[in-house]
Amino acid sequence: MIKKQAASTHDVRSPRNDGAAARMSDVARVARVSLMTVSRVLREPDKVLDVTRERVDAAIRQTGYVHNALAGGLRSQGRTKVVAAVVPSVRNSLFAGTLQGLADALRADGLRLALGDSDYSKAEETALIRAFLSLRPSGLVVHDAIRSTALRSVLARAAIPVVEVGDLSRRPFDLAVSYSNRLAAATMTRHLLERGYRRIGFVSLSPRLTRRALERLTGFETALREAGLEPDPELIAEAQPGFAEGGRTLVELVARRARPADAVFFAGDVHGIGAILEARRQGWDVPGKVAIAAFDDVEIAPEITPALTCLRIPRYEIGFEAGRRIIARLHGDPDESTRAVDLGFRLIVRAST
Amino acid sequence: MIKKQAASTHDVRSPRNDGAAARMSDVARVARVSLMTVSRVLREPDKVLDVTRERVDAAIRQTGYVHNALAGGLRSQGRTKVVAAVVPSVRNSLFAGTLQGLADALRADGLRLALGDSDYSKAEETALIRAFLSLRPSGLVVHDAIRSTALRSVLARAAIPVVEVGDLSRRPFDLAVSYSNRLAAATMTRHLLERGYRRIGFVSLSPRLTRRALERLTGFETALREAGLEPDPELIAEAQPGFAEGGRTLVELVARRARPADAVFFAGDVHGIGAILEARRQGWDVPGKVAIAAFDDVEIAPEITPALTCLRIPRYEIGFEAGRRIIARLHGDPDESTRAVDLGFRLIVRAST
DNA sequence: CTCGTCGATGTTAACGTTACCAGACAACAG
DNA sequence: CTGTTGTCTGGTAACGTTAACATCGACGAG
Repeated sequence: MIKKQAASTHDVRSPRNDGAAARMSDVARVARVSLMTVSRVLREPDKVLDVTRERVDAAIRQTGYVHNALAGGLRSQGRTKVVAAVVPSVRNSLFAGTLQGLADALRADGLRLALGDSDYSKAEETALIRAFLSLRPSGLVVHDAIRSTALRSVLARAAIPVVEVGDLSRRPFDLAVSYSNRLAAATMTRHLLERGYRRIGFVSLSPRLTRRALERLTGFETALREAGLEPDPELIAEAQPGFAEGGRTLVELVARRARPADAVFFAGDVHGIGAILEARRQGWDVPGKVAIAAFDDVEIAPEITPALTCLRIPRYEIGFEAGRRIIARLHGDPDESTRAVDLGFRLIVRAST
Repeated sequence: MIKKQAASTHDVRSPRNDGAAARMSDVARVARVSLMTVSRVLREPDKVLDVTRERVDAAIRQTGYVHNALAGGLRSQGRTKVVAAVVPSVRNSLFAGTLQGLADALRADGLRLALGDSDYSKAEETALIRAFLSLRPSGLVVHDAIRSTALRSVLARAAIPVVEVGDLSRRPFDLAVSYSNRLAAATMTRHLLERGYRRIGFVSLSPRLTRRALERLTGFETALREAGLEPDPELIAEAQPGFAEGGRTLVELVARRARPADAVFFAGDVHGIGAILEARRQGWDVPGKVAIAAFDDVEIAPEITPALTCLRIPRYEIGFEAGRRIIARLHGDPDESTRAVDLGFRLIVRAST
């Protein structure tokens, strides 16, 4: 009597697909196991016998198999193990610290970061977020606040953790990990007032370009009014990105005004550094003739002469905490009560004020 | 006689899925068309009648539908409209120019950039590339050369355009758009030799950290030997990333050597800037006591005093051309003959040499 | 008046993976 | 020797989209 051999799927049924990228069934055939066993080796290796797992691992190496997150994500929750992040500009190294923290936090949970650059355009930001959402990421981090209602409703349906990291002034859409631009700017302004400066200039990127510039301006004006001073429109200027613009606006506020500034607070980009360099070119004493303060503690700020007074934003920590919150949410951990986390800032007083 | 109404799929068959993210079938139901028509509106709108398209567009807005690239990519070529890029560090603004160019070029073709950061780790780079490949991108841009054989075979099977942008010294794995680190370093070294410097120091990141450092060192040594000089190991130093390290190594090569350097070529990171700042702190005349040259034309290089002599790498153009090549390849355009494109560099001579 | 063509829309069957359940078999208690 | 439990592995049906083909009128040539 001939015993009929039980036919199982992993016998010969799946056609060899030479040349093309290996699929899970190719690995299964080589390892002489079923598809499901390969799938398990990749996702829950503990549930597979050691010898089997080794055979499968060898087959994976042999075939050069790369997991297909499209198929996998489609079938399971509909999510991929990617967190998307959108920043206004990757050229600006300030955002880089946050991204580093974020990537580090996510790595611990096997999540990867996919980064996009909106180039300070709201339309591009929306398009980018939609493009990323189409990849069904596990989470989203945005540097700007979510404002458009279209975006809000799309994100609400996506049902993924969304973290805003650029400012803390509004009620967050979902989660926020950040600092208060308004409070930080007010703190620096008070510092300048305490030092005795009264004609304080303010330079930032255009408030039309980014909401943060407006928040900082508001903080600046509030602090002045607290001290009984009325902000002088003559001493408020906008600058384009880049070192050189810091120098240009410094000269404008100090040398081209009937009543010149005795201090200038550079609230955006790397303008503070450019201003220090320009002051030296002009032969101006800093802070004797004019004090200079900046918003961000860029790497070169303590190295330059005179060293630059500035605010230190815990950028790395913001990114890291954002990542932690996303992971916690994905694991279904009870919400850590607060949806908005304020990581604060520090005033670093150096020689320039 | 009651005429039986023809039953079509878009009647009532698909269950309403309230709350959950909208699917294409939800849009189809709302717009009273079939699934395929919705799909066509999204991908080839010309093939759909205007009135129909408008109905579908309205339904898309109403439902808040977001395309599912997982399902779409899975069914079609198995690709998503994303190009993945992997750089050693997003903190380093030098890579940012290339990424900007890349993103700009890709945008023209409806492609998005997804960026990852390997943190200068080969293992992490490989893991990151695998993770991105699992999302089935349309192309891949890597800053470092593809070296490991495991990665090479995986990428070969992926059958997507791969562009290396960090160096041009090796035969590219697939495509390369870059410049020659060796030639650039040699050019700067010859410039210093022409100026009459003979004890030229060389500072870079560890050649173990990145292949590019080794290429630059080789170019430096080659140029010296051409001029009949033997490189002095006493004048070759490694530095960690960061401004401060530039200052430290400058002091080391100038003040801690029996026969001090009369010029130092900083081949990595922002060390050149740090060195200029340190020289001023020390009260050293630049270039009188020691000349300082740097590899990269960072934004601040012309602003500082003395302005820094350096090499200008066309970073934006490299990114843009890399994007163009990827798009051309995806469209099946005949290979523009050359697989390796050399976009060169320029020597910018300023006051520091 | 018929037939072929063309443009707009619809139907069906995949794409490669994983959730869910079922089967096989070993170990062990009674 | 039987029944029960537990561990490992396998079969099958989705997930939401699109390629390929099918259908259905309208329209013009012959």
